[in-house]
Amino acid sequence: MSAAKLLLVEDDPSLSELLEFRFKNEGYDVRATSDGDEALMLAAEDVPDLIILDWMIEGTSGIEVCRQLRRAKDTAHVPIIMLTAREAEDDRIRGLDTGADDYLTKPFSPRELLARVSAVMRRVRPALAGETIELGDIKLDPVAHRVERRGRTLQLGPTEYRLLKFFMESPGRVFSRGQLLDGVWGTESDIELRTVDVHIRRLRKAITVDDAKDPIRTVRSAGYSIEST
Amino acid sequence: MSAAKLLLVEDDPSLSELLEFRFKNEGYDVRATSDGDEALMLAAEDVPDLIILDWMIEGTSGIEVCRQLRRAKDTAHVPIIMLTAREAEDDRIRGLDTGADDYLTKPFSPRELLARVSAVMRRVRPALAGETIELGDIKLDPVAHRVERRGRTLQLGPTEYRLLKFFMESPGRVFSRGQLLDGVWGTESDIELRTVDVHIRRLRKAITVDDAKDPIRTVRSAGYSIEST
DNA sequence: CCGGGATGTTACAGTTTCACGACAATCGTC
DNA sequence: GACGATTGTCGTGAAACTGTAACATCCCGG
Repeated sequence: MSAAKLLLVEDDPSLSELLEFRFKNEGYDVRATSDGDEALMLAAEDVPDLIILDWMIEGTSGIEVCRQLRRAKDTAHVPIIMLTAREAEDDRIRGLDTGADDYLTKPFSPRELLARVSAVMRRVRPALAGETIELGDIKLDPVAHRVERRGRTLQLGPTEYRLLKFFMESPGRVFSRGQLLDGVWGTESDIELRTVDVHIRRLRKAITVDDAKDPIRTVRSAGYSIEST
Repeated sequence: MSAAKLLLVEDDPSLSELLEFRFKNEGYDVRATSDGDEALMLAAEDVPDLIILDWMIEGTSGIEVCRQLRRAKDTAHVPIIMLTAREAEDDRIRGLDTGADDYLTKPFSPRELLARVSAVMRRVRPALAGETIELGDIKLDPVAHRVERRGRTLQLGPTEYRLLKFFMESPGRVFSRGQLLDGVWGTESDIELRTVDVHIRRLRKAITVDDAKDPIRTVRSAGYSIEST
């Protein structure tokens, strides 16, 4: 099992402790800090899957943390849930403008926050519930970073792994080369569309076992997908 | 590529970027700009399926953009969702008067906007919302880019697929050859009218299964349609 | 029954798209 | 710094797809 990594940035010790306990109880891998600068460091050194960010914190302010997270390449697309003081209408506006994914107004019930977190996790990374994805005879364990097919461990390069995982997170769905570049390489990559073909080919080669049928479907003039069955 | 095309007009870079990312993540084909005049150009050159328009933008004002979009023939009935500052009751009224389809008051959660967009898309073109269209014994899944008939997967070429999808989005409606060229090939294609016949022929051949009856109806001296039953 | 316009069908040449192999640049590790 | 693994690009050839013309057939009003 393996858990989705949360970064909790909250400077009220009692609230922070409570939430940390609750989340760990739910099986999340939680790191907590009360300081904005430390939060940025932690996020940079081990990119979390979701960040819960209090508006009023020590060190760099919440909004500034948010902005810097968005600016850094690694964390640009990590979902952020902001915690704001109630009635602080302006904060909500600025928070969302700054790139937060969602916000919660204090006081809130921990259960509500848990629900939001779980909703975000489901949306962003269906696979990242920490469970291995299984598709036909292929098993992908995102935690161990390992892929098996018919009991045999496949030898995948980094890009091939990310590409396969991306496909397996949305079985059956057809992605254009552009979408694949965005999703697997990152939005700001500047790569030839045709290069995707080459990696598809490498992935196909790498997941070939015995006489098993190629699960990757080419959709002419549209893109690629992985067979959902 | 058959994703729904969104045009995002928003001049706050961070909000724009966030929304663009979220929408692309949902499979939409997004173009974004912060400038009103540029928005009009983009809309004219490749008509989007939905426009998200901030009230307060550079260049031509939001309301003016809205008006001009409505005035132009191509974009006259493209749905528009307006983003307005909070509490600006007057703006909301004027916005709707001007032809906006829906509006959202800042601050809003990105999730809320996604829900609205998806609702509008479902209403306008179900296939573009990612829903499968079913017509008689034919099932078309736009996400998987796959068409089935009586459980069998049909083998369609790119043009045949687009043609069939176009028909299935408006069951029963008769399209002239010119309308088909515009809708399936694009407005700037310069193709013989009679070429449509050939593709109709190819489509008919491709969707033939067993003794199933041909759902494509020829309307003499008018065009073609797909049987709504 | 006939004529003429409209549609169906076929063949084909030109174009587009994709799989594959090769190669140089880069990265990471020892 | 050296070595192997990984990565992005390009060229080639095969296969799929496309638009057009030519001919066959159908439909409808006289």
